[in-house]
Formats: sequence, structure tokens, C-alpha cells
Amino acid sequence: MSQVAEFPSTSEADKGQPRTVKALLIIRELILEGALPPGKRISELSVAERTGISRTPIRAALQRLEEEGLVETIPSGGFAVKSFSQQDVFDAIEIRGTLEGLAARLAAERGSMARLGPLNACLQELDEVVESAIATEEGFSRYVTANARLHALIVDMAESPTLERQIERAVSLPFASPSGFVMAQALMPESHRVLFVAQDQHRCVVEAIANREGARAEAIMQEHARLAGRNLRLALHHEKALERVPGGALIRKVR
Amino acid sequence: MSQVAEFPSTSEADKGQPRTVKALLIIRELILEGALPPGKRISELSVAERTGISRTPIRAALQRLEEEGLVETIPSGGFAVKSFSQQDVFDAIEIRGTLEGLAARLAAERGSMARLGPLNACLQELDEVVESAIATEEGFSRYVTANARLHALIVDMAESPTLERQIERAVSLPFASPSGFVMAQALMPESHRVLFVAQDQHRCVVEAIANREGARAEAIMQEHARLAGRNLRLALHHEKALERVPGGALIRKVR
DNA sequence: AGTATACAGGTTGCATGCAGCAGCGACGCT
DNA sequence: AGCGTCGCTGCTGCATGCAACCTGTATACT
Repeated sequence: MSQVAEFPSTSEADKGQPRTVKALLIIRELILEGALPPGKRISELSVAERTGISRTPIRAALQRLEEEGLVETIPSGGFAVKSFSQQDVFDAIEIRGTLEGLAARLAAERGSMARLGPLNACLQELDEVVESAIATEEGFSRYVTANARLHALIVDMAESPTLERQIERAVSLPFASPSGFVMAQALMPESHRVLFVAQDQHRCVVEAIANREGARAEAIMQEHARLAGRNLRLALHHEKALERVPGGALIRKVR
Repeated sequence: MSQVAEFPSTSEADKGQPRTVKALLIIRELILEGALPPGKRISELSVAERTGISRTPIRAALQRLEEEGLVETIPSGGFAVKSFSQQDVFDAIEIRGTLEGLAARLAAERGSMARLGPLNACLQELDEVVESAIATEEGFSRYVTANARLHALIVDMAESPTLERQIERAVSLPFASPSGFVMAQALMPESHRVLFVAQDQHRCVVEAIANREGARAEAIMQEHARLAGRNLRLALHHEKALERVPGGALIRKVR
């Protein structure tokens, strides 16, 4: 895990990025893949050596990661990898559901119906993935992409930059993201059917938005998020599955 | 506006603070009081000169302010003061209401009833302020303090650090805070009675929490936040009142 | 006259030096 | 032997130097 010269999969399109962004991506990746264990202090110098970037941008990246919630400051100075109780994760999911619910309601109340086109297209793509290719690894991958896009489209339709920012932040805890547990589901046959339920909710929420049924859209979206909570509960009993959850290593086994 | 040697009211207890925190407080104050007009680029060097702090901590403070949402990055580099449409402000208030509503529901569902003591004490203090001293300037000030404490106690009772963080962030836009418009109300007689309504909602939400009526607590808290929206609407017609809203200078007159 | 170009000033992004502090280990004292 | 104290090492927080970049202006050319 401690290759000295090379660093994780941030290979593509790193060249033009400013150093700070590069450092942010690298450190986030290191944390999520578990290379930096929770609770451990992150030495600026060691990261600087491993990445060839000087301490200044690394420091900046760590500050941003603290805002994201992945690291925390140590009273005596510096930063440490944060860890999360299971309750924390459930709460994060509930928060996302609440905010996405608000987005869905606003989309229903004030969204421009012109946006329904892309939404429906996205729905249809998800349908195809769920119906046909869901058994394959690549199918899950496609599902994750399309699922993320659908959620983004709904948030867009709310037309509230403030809300968008807030949701972005809520989702920056990766296991709270809409796609957080999908890849884990590939390993848990008993949760395959959850995808059908999820897709049904997708259809219902879009229908509710189209009908300007704000309260309904909100309620569905909240319940939709709770599916992730159920998957988390399942994954907590599957060691292998939890490994596939981004940032799963940060979840404390004992609460 | 450009006093060279001195800076705003950050006089008390600055000595022991690290430079970064000091810079953060100073810059935030400069923005909120309107010394740095919205849209204007914040020159690191000029702030450094005005504060006597070097560029490094100033830069760090600006990054944090960007996360808070008070400044934004300029594509060509550096930071600028952000401005907000009226819709942005309403949305920010709605988001706070949603999150505080979630907090109230969680407090009702899983909060420890031992926490009701301080809550009721706080309620009583608010009662006294509202009944007697509300006509005076100092009365409003006391109201702001106690109101902030009540809101904080409710959030505490939800016992969710994640949610607490998220609410902290939502409230970092100062005009979205529970106390954002209270000081403005002092200047708007027609909104005095709003305080009675607000206090009634305080009582009701605590009662709902005590009875473990989660849905009721959530709904009341959401509606409670919308009072701030009504005050905003009033304040937008009172030039003087808007001046008393922290960060009021950042709200664009035209949407 | 209008436009394009080149130059200059200022500003950021980054690297690095330095001082101060916290943590840790070893040594001496009781 | 146990405990307290001293010294050291490594680290962070901050200051500053430097190069690249963007912007704005003035000039020259069409």
C-alpha cells in the first residue's frame, strides 16, 4: 500500500489541473480506498513526498477535505482521517433524502416542464439497464452513472443554486451519495430486487414532478434515500460488500 | 471605507487565536458590514496589508469563506465577494427550515427527555423577553441570544453530529440564520407581532418534542423558518431595516 | 478611426525557510 | 522499581520569494 513513487488512479486529465486540485483528488482517493486509516494523522510532509507536490497545496487540499467532512483537525495541529459511526451514516443518508426531497418538491412546484425531456430519457435508459444488463458488472456501472444523472437532473430542475450546493456537500460523504451502495449490491443477491423498487420510485417521482404534486415528490424522494439505508444494513453483514462501498473503511464496526 | 491601519470590531480575545482564525473573522466582518462590495475581487495583498497578517493565513481564510458561501473563486484566480438574489435568500431559509425540521423530528423520535429541562428554561426566558422588554433595543438583543440558544438546544437534542454540521453550514449565510432578521424587526412595527407567533411556535415545537410527535415537530419547525421569509419580504421594503440584517448588503435589489 | 498587438503592472499559485510547539523517549531521582 | 523531569525530534503554522498569468493600456498598423 505504500508505493513510494506512484499514487492511485488519478491518471486521466491530471496534467492541466492546478496542484491543489490534484492533491485534493489524490488525498481523497487515499482516504476512500483505506490507504490512510481512520483516526490516523495525515502528515503533510509524507504526502508531499509521495506526490511530489509541495506542502502548500497539500495543506489547502486538507482544509477543503475538512469542510467536506472526510478529515478533522487535531487540537494540537494538523489533520486526521475521520471515522464514522453507523448512526452517522444513517443520518447522512436521511439528510440527503431530506434535501433531495426538498429539491423534488421545488422541481414540482416551480420547475420548467421543458426539463422533463432529459428526465424521461434518463428514466428510459435506467429501465433498459435494470431490465437487461443488471446481472453484469458493467451493468451496475452503467446503472451508477445513469442513476447519478437522474438525481442531478432533479436537483437541477429545482433551479436553486443554494440548494444544489448544500446537496453537493451532503453527498460529499461518499457513502451518503445516491450511488454509494449500488456497487455493493452487485455482491448481495438479496438486494437485487431493491433496484426494481428504486427504479419504480424514480418513475413515480418524475410523474409527481410532471403533475406538480410537490408533497408526493418530496415524500417519494425521502423514502427513496432510505433504500440506501437498507442497503447499508445489508452491507454491514457482508464484509466483501462493505469493501466495495467507497469510504466503507471509514465506518466503525462498533458504535 | 479604506482605513489603512485599523480593522473592524474584532477587538476582544483575538490575542490567543491563530492567525488564520483572526483573518477569517476580520474578512467575514468586512464582507458582512459591506466594506467589501459584492462582486468585487478580494486582493490578498491589500487585506494582508490592512491586517498585518501575511498572505498565507489570509488565503486559508478565503478558502474557508468560499466553503461557507460568502465568497466565490474567480476563474482567472483569486476570490470575489458573492452576491445573492432574493430567491437565493428565500431558498436558504427554506433549506434551514427543512434541516431544522429534521432536527426537531429526530429530537422527538430519539431525543433524551432529560434535555427538556434546559429547553423549558430557555422557553421561559424567551417568554419574559417577549412579554416585557421587547420594546427596547436591549430586549431585541436578549431575544436574539435566547432564540439562538433555543434553536441550538433543539439541534443538540437530535444527537446527530452530521446534521449539526450541515445546519451550521446552512446557517453560515447569515441572513439565513434564525436570528438574521430579528434585529431588523426592531425597526418594523408591523412585524412586532411576528415575535408572538414565533414564540408560540417555540412552545408548540417543544411540546411536540416532549410528546414524541415527530411529524408535528418537523412541520412546525419548517413553518417557523418561513417567518424569516416573511420578515425578509417586509425588510426588502424598508431600506433602514435591511441595513440591520447582517449581510443585507449582499442581497441584490433586482432579481 | 478602429483593431490588433505588445508591453507593463499587478496578482495569484506554489515552493521553501524558519521558529515554535507538542509528543516521546531517556535519564536521573526518590 | 516507579515517577518526574529534561532534552530531542518531528511536525505544523506562518512568512516570504519567485515565476507564471491575466488584465489593462498604449501604441502602431491597416
